[in-house]
Amino acid sequence: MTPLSITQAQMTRDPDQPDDNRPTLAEVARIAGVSEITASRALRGGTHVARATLERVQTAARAINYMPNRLAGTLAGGASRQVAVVLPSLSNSVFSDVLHGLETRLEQAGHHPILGVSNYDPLREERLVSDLLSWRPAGLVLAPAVSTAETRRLLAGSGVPIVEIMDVDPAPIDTTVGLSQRAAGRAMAHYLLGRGYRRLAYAGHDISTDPRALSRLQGLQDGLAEAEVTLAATVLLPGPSSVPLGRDAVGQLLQDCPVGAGHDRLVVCFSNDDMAVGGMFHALSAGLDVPGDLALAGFNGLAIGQALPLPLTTIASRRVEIGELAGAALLARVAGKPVEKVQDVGFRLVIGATT
Amino acid sequence: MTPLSITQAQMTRDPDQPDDNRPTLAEVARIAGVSEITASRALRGGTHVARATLERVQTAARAINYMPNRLAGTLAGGASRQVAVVLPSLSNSVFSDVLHGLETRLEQAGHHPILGVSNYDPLREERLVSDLLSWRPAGLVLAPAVSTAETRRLLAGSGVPIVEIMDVDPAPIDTTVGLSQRAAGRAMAHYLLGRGYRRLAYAGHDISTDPRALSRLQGLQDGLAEAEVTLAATVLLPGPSSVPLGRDAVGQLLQDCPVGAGHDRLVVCFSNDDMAVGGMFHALSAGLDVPGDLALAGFNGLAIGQALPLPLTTIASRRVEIGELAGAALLARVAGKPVEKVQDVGFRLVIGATT
DNA sequence: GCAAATCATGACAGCGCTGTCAATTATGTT
DNA sequence: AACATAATTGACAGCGCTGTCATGATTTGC
Repeated sequence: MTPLSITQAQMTRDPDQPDDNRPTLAEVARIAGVSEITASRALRGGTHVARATLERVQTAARAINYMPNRLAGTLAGGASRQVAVVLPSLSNSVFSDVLHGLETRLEQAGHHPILGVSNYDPLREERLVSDLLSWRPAGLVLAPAVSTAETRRLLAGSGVPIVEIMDVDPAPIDTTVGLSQRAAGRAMAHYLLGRGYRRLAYAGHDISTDPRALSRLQGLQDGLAEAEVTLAATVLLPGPSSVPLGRDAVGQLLQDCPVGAGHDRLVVCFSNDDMAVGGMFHALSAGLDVPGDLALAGFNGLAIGQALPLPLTTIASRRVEIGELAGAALLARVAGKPVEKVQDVGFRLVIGATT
Repeated sequence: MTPLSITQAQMTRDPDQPDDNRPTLAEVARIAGVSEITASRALRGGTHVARATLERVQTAARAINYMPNRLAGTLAGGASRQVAVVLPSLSNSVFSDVLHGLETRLEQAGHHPILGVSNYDPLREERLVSDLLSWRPAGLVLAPAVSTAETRRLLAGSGVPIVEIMDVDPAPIDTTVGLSQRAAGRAMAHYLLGRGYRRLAYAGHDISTDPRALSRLQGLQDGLAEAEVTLAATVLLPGPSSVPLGRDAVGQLLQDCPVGAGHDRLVVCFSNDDMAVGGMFHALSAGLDVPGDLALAGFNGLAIGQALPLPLTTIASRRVEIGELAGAALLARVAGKPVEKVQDVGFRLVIGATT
């Protein structure tokens, strides 16, 4: 494999492989009979390298199964190609969807997410942001929990592009991609009022740590207030949202809010679709007439809600797209291109058969 | 802030901050009046450092908002604390559950996943493995798609611990955590046969790229073959599994397999719970008697299946636990502790009301 | 009280790679 | 053919940190 013509480069120090025998760029260069820097240039892009040299280096690299060490490359001045991603949860499919879109977009550009999950814990979020930034990522994508001041300080002082996702209402630290959670809640209120409902209840999970669910509820209340309507009842159950929790929540709610003959029809707004699907299951089990006795409205537009025998009325968010756009925004920022501070992807009211 | 006593260390080169003004360890050391290496030791663990020095260094670090550069640390010989994770999908909640468990366990040890999603594409998986390994992670966790020989070569030659997850049947490259997909399929066959079913059908997504769904189907067929029963019909729809797809699959299946009065009762086995829930929704919409006319069996034991008005018969896999155990196994390997080659977490037949 | 052990600290080198700038060679122009 | 321009290559230094070994300071044992 080694070319016969002995050059100076081939005589320089022979990197004795220690215990870790991974080949280095120096070895590739030696075999190809070029300097390290030329090998480096050949292996990326190949600009400013003669075609013959390029091929010689590539052949050498392949021959010894060379794999670049990106730690070294990044430390030496290359762009990082890692993107820190901090999410509040993975049990809710909302964030796996976002992550999916984000990963797809990043991968197209050869970037990879380093992931942190805060479980809606502000201190954990803070630690994650700090930990992940210490890897000197190209940027950071954050679906904020209730962030601490220290978290915001870390982000603002990080010197890398920050993309906050999901809610466009809070003032962005840098850039934001999402929808107006508050407007979404309001839109639901308007729709339900327009539909003639005047008796509304709310069933949610522990929204004290979930700022977006809280914003939606506030938007809902705002919208109702405009018509001087208030929520007839509210049930908040501890723990993260889930189908079973929604089922329980409705069960509990109906103890205070009787439905059926002799009662005004009731519509329950849920903190999200998972909860609403649970509510639907309760209604099915209890033999309630939906939407005659009990109407249901969710939020997110998950596939499951639309596959129900009665498609769920909900507000569809564009989660995968938010992930993709967040990735695109980050990559654009990294490339020095200008990016809109706020990208509102909007939402869509999905009128199902449950209202 | 700077101590008044001028020491030699303070006179050495003043690192002029370029455009990137992030403080370095050298600056912390200078302010604390110690050498870099002492500052380094003080900032991690604090072993072999006098208490007074330790506090001085920590104070200095805090004063200038020092944040370590882990790229440099890892390159210089520290352990990586990044773990490559390659999954075939994120649209299925199975893998978000696994990722959740994994991330939780890793985070406890200050490690973070770098994520890649292959979409069940072998070549993409190969590229991801290669890309992620170039970050010199402490280890790699893989839920394999149909892996290429090159992928296996990369993994075997990586020199870091590899944990394959989800299926314990294939021979592990290094270590594996999961369950026997084949045995799970077989267990379902035995249960259904024992329950008296003799007319069975299968409804699945595109399982040609999903080795585990394929193994379960094979296990199912193995189990049926023992009683000389064969599948009466099979419907495979293109695309990834989803609730709507399951609904469609059953609709299509019933065109060939009539059910109801005058027909033997039929049980449909689905490639997973998502599909089965879709099937259930179809049955509800079509007014079919479940399980009288049509029985349904899923796989995975997702919460959604259990929250249905009729809880789904399924086989519960321990996904979060698999993630946690995979993380634990990896961390143990990194720490040089011995780890079982194969960890079979088993599965649990969940007898619902749909069979 | 003095050798032997322990503790605290630092000098040095280097992890593997890339940016900058300079040197060399090939190509084009009239 | 002589010069200007471009293409190709390399030397050098250093990114920020940590392992190893050596040194001086301090304590312990009998």
